[in-house]
Amino acid sequence: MATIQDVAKAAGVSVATVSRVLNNSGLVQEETRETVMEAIRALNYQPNLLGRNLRRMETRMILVLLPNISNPFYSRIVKGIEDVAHKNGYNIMLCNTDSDKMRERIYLELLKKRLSDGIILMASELSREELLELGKNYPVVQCCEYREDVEITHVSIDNYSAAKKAVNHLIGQGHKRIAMISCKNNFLSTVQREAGYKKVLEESGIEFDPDLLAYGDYGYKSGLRTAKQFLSMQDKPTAIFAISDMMAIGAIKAVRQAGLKIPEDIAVVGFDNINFASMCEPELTTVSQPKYDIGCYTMEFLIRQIKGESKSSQAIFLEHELIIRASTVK
Amino acid sequence: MATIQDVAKAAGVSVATVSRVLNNSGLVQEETRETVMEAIRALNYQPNLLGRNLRRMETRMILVLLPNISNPFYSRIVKGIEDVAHKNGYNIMLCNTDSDKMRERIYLELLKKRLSDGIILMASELSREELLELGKNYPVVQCCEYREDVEITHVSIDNYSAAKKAVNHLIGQGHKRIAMISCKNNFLSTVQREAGYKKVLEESGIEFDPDLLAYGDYGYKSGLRTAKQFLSMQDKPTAIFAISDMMAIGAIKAVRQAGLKIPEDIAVVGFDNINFASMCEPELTTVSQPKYDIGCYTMEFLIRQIKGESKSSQAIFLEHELIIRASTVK
DNA sequence: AATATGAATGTAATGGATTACATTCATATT
DNA sequence: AATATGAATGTAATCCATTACATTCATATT
Repeated sequence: MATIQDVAKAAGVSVATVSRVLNNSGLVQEETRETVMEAIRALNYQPNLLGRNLRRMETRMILVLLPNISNPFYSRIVKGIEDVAHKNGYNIMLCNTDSDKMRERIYLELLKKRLSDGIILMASELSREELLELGKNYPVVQCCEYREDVEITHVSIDNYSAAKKAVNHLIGQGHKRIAMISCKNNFLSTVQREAGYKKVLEESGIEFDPDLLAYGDYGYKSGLRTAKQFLSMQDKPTAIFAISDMMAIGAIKAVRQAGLKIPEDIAVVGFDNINFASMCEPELTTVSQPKYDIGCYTMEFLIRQIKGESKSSQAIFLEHELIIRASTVK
Repeated sequence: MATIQDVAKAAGVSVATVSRVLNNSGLVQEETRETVMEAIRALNYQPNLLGRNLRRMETRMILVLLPNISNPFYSRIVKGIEDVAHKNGYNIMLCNTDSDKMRERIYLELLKKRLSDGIILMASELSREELLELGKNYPVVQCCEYREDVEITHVSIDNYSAAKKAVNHLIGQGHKRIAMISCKNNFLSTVQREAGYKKVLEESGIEFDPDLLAYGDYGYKSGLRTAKQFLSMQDKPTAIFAISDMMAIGAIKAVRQAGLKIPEDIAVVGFDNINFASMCEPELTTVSQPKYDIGCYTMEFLIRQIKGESKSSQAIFLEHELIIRASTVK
């Protein structure tokens, strides 16, 4: 493996000159530049980034922690993050946390040990204290899911309004018994979506029925399970609002297995507008988040932090949209 | 940011001793060890991996190149890769290539510039020459998709037999006009799956009809489009074999949109057994690959290469399985 | 008591690239 | 002709942790 020394020797110049050529720092005579380039080609030289990174004390790598890459919700967001990163000369490292604190901490180590210049958290399980500590010392942005009790920039949508819009749509279709499939976690989005659901019921003069609120884990199976639960009730709901498309798709399956029709017997609304929402039968009404843009903004704010341009933390909310499809209207 | 020097000074020992403590190299008096540990805690010291990596000339990072993280087929494989990597003290960097050669090359740079100790290629677009060159100089393993004309270890299934098994199943159900949705690429898996399809037709005395072979891009939409094409024929097929579940799910959609029944009017078989195969309506008959194990083996062989334990390249084939569901039998 | 042994610790070189500072030398200025 | 200027290039320090080799010193061996 050739080093910069080898190149310098081969080209008959000093390492400083080679380095100047590598970094286009001007101030190198064209003739010299060519000699050096030739030596680089001849030796098939590749600068060793370990040396460069140590000296510059930066890696131009960004950690992106997400619970699970197989969750289709994240893929567009990641695309946005990646595009902005590459445009700015950064590379990203995707890390599956499995929603496991320990695993998350393993990756945080990489940041703390300087193998990454900054980190994006998609649905962190970290405690308030850990987050605070992290945000104080390193560039961090929370994406989609966030804690509002820490001073760390976050990019997301207004989940409260989004949930209200979804449930209001069902009310508009004449539904009175509306069930909700939520999740038992402490995510702000969950709290806000539940609050939005309850608020609309209240505004519509419908009493909240605890039996119509069930909990899943964002996944297909949990949607199937909880929907079955609803269907076994004497006084079945006529509509189901799930806080993830995957759970909504599970609910659709349960309804169809029970021999009921969608949306005639039971309407279903999801959340996220993943690709599959328009592939399933019937197509799913759902809340669409501007996933790609969320990713772009997230990365942009992170880069600003890395460059030391931004002083204080910011709260960014992007627009959402209710996409009405066959699972709620004929 | 504290360095090892600061710790040494604070603990009143030399940097060598601190390093020994950090690396549990024995030969450090318990008392000294504790003094050092205390200094580390007091200064909140984190070893700078840039220094360590440069010195050791390794990063314990593995690049994993895959076309698209949103393809659910890959998520289980990645899980296997990750688990084995972590068990061996490696971290992985997932990289979306978008099946774009240029993008792939950007990531290869990271390997060549020593920011990674090895690389796993999932469906590389690289030319034979590039792959050869890469395999000669760096630890590489091909996962699932591979070129057999380069001497680089690969882990996959026997796609020829798998396709034969799938089509034979359709023949067994009495089908005579069997369409295939393949892809126009040079992947060996594609070639082998097409060969398996044709072989079974031949063995069954059915003449191959070029009109029954269409091409998609593994995605849902292309399945929808090509299936519509088949359905518009006068002499429609009675079964469709797609080389990805996503395309099969698209085909299912097309069939249902045409008002036809599955499997009565048209049977559909997919390939990969992604999660959604058992979530869609009707559930999809498909070829199941041992995705998690493929990931594990891939990583194990890569680590062996990194350690310099393996001499020659190897061809590993794992068992597949045809999973029969409602899309082909009532 | 003299010497050998080896555990514990320290000193300094090392890895590769960058960069502050120093030097050289041709040209411009007076 | 003497001096100033500044482009081009070189020298050596630097980033941080690891580790080969050196040193110290207590204990064991004869």
